[in-house]
Amino acid sequence: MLELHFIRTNKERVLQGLKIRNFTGEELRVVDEVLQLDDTRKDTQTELDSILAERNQLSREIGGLFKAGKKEEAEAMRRRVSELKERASGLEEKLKATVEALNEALYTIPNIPHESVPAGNTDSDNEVYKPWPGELPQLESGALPHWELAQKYNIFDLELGTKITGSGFPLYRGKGARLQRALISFFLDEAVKAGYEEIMPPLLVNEDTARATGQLPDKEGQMYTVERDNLYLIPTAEVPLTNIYRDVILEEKDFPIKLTGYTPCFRREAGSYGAHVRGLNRVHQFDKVEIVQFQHPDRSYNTLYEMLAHVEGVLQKLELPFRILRLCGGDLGFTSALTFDFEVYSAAQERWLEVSSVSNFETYQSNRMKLRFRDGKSTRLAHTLNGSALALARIVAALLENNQTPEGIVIPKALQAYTGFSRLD
RNA sequence: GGUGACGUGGGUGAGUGGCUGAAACCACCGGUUUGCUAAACCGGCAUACUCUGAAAGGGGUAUCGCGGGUUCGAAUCCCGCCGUCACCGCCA
Repeated sequence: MLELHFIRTNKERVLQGLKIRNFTGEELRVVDEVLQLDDTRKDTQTELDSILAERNQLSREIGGLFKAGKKEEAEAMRRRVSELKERASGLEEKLKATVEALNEALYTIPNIPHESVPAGNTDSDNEVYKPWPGELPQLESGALPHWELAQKYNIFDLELGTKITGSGFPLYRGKGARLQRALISFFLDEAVKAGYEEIMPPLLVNEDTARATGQLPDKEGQMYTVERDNLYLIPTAEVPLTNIYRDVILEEKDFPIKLTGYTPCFRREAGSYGAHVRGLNRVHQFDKVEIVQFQHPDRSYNTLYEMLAHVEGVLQKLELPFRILRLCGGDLGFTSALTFDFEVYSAAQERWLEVSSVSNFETYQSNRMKLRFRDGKSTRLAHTLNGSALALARIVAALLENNQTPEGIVIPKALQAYTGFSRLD
């Protein structure tokens, strides 16, 4: 969530940012509401504190009086303290209710977009930050979309996944399964080479964890839940990886902290069906290697571009045509200040598929998480960033389609050491 | 899942109702001494909120796993939850 201090001292910027996110005049009122609630909170806190201070003072005196054997005086004082206690408990309730209302309001305010974020409503307003410089691949007539290639080569099976679980849970087999494993290892190795520490985190997380990275309450419907144990299946490795540093105070010399992890990702993705979600285009379970960084606020944007370059490098090694988009205000994730999406061109479907999203959250997540670092005498919130490097399912889709030949599917050179075969047939 | 023990600051670890935000030691930071290093000595060393001040700073409140309760007063007593460890049960 946004820092109260920031809202207070940069109100105009906050309002401006929310407008970029297409907040209406009505919706903008939440900013004033937050500031008013915070005023109430402060006043209540101050009043309560002074009552408690008096209580503590009197209690100390009572102790002295008892020791001195002055029973009557002590009794009189006790009655005074009782009165104070009643007033205090009323204020405590008010304080609690105010803080709750304040947090609720704060949770409805998304991150303020970075100044470079273009205005816009939908994904069609996203800016092409880096177009694909060459020609887009053209397939010969008779080229198949990946779901048909899957049948032809028996590499994954959606119907079997449906039989076992439900739609959107693909089952990979044979060389298809091997290709998955190869991509995961390749992506992890690339990240480790770039200085990221490899983590294998839990796949189920608790409520605190889901709240800290912003899945709760903003995207509650996106996650699968294990109600009996009050746990959530992770929608991305970002959640457990970032939460490693929840409630931690770092030293400045700790920066940057770079983590990577492979996990399956589970997403309910309620909504649209049809051609755009066929095959592996959108599934409920997919594999992804994530990169996460924790950085000093002054350097986080350099880090963002470094992460962009990393993803670019990996895609180049896979020899896939891709472009980079800068998300517009309307398409920007709730917790992000600036996001770049990577899209890979899928030649058989003749459309771009999103395979990575790289974001700087600035202090939005770290404020929820209380992730700070020591800055002289005080503490400051760190910046958190993350990106996919990369998401498998759509990479596989593009790989299969773009590399199909009459002799089978050609495996990119960089991947052959991992697959153990150079052609999938 | 059952039974038992335990949960104190970065670490070890004192502390069973008041003067304990918390001893001592270690680690860490600053300084003195030393030709350098080491040692010794002195000082500092939690977080959040808040009031005050131009600032340096000063005051207050809360926090000893979490949440309730008892009491004038709780790290200390009571209840619930969570976690750790040990043993048993189950088990890849």
